Amino acid sequence: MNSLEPDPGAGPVESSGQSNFVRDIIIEDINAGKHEGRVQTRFPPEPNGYLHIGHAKAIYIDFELAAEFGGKCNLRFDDTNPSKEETQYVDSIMEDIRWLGYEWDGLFYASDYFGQLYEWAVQLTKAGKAYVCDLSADEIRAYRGTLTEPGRESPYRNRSIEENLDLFERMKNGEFPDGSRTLRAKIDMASPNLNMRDPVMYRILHMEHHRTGDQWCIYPMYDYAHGQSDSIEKVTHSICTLEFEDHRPLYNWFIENLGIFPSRQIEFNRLNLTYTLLSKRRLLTLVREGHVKGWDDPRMPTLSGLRRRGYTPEAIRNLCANAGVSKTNNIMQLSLLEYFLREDLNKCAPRVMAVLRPLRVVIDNYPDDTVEEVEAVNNPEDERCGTRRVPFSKVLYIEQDDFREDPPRKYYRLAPGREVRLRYGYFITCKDFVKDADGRVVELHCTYDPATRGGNAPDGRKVKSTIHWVSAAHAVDCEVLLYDNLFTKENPNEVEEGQDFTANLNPNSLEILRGCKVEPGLQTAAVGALYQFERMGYFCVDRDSTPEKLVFNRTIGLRDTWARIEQRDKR
RNA sequence: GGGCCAGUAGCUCAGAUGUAUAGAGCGCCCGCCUUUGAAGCGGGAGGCCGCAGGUUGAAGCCCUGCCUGGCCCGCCA
Repeated sequence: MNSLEPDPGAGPVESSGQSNFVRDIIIEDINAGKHEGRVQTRFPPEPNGYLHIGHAKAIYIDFELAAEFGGKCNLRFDDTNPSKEETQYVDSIMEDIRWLGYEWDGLFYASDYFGQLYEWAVQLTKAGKAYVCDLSADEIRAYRGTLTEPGRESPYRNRSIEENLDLFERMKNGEFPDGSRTLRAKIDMASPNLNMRDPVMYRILHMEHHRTGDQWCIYPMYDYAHGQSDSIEKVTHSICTLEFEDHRPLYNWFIENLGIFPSRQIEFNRLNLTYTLLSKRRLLTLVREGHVKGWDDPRMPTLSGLRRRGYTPEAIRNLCANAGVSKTNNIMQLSLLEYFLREDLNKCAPRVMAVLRPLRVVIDNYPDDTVEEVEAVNNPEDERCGTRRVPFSKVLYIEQDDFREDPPRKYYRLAPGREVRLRYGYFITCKDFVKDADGRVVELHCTYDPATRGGNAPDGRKVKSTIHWVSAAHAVDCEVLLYDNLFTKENPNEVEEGQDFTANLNPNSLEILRGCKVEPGLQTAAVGALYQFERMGYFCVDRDSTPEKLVFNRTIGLRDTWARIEQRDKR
């Protein structure tokens, strides 16, 4: 991405590359000389949960836009509600942002500004623009009115400035119990925008804060804290999601009435994905009710879950780059994320052979005690990755699905009398098969053609397919976890009356395969390492894997044209 | 019922200040290639530009009305 440095002497900055309306606003501002051409954004998570792929879009926009225009992007934790926030979330959020590939300029907390925010609240009170209200939460709601009816003014709205000042100070000093009083902005109880009907600025909460401890017993509300925090940091473009559109008038009201640096809030549409839930609350339900194994379960759309599953930051960033920054509601197809994942993994994942559902093959005419080593390419997409040697012997395992007793039309793999190529090995022909008492094929007897070593026939004869294999005596056993969508519906929230989203959980989202066979080189694979199991998909070593008990997660399967042909023929 | 926002291919988005056959990526279909039925390469089919009026020589872009969808009545963010 080219960087467009603000340079007043170089003429107007022009839009290049893919544009979006936020970027256009920034370019306009630079060209108009606003803030001397300076651009500054921020990513403002609340440390009350784990980041998910929806947050990745915001991170991408905030950091990339700042970088493109030579500006700064701060990380600021929006920690104004001690009842929900914890240090562990702060740590995981920082880890996830870095993993995605971004580094913040300044690290701040809204709680850094509690002192300043308090002074400003006093200032607004002195100006007659804020008052202490003794109404209870229920009463405030009742007085607020409804969408169609104006609210009524609080009976405490017209207290004297002196009394307000005194009461507010005593709120701060802890003289009143939780919920007994609030500080409210005096705006307009008849405003069609509910946010403007004398919003609460401060509430009383005798609760330990993860950073300020017991220093405060009154805490600012989001609306009173966010804009001013932006302003203090001199954020020029405060980019947030659409649900805050209604809050913008209030955001501006505080800044204007305080006469402070005018940060500008701009709202964009959030990211949504098919078959995926992106709501912290619902994700928390999945964890609490045990539908998944934790926040980093590989089926979760959290960044930690995606990371454990084997997703790459590059794939996620590409999805974000492709997600439009606009104001339309959207649901992106999960398959698009998968496309970017495969695109990235195809370039970087070493190839390896692994048999997930083993079928024993005996090569009858191969010498009993011979072990050969055949040379295999590590990554056809990248010559620098070189080659490796893989042991070959008389008894092998192949994939159960690569043999059919009675092959359907267009099935190219092994069947009685058929010849196929063992990748990097030999051509083999199926001569016989053995069934167990249940009628399942448990062993194949084949012959090989010694002239085809390495996989080429000197007589130029062709085979219709190449299959993967592993030498039985040398293979390493492992467990493989196969994942599917967590939900069966594109929109998991679409349910029948009386049900909730858990009704759409996919009962088959996890399949555990034991006794899988991988080539010996994988014995020492490092946790997190990514591989392509040839013809099967991309897999990564799970966090819980050890050399004694290898565990792989299937990150994503390969595109499978055959499966689709078969599906279609069934219909 | 009130306010705010949005409505261009199956999906996500582009379409300066109105001007000729409305573009892209992904998906889909068809070929080619292939020691991964992967990857790669080539081609193709998809669009009452939400609807209806109006302004104009000319409208996806401007105006009006309507329809549809999203958000808003936490001392959450």
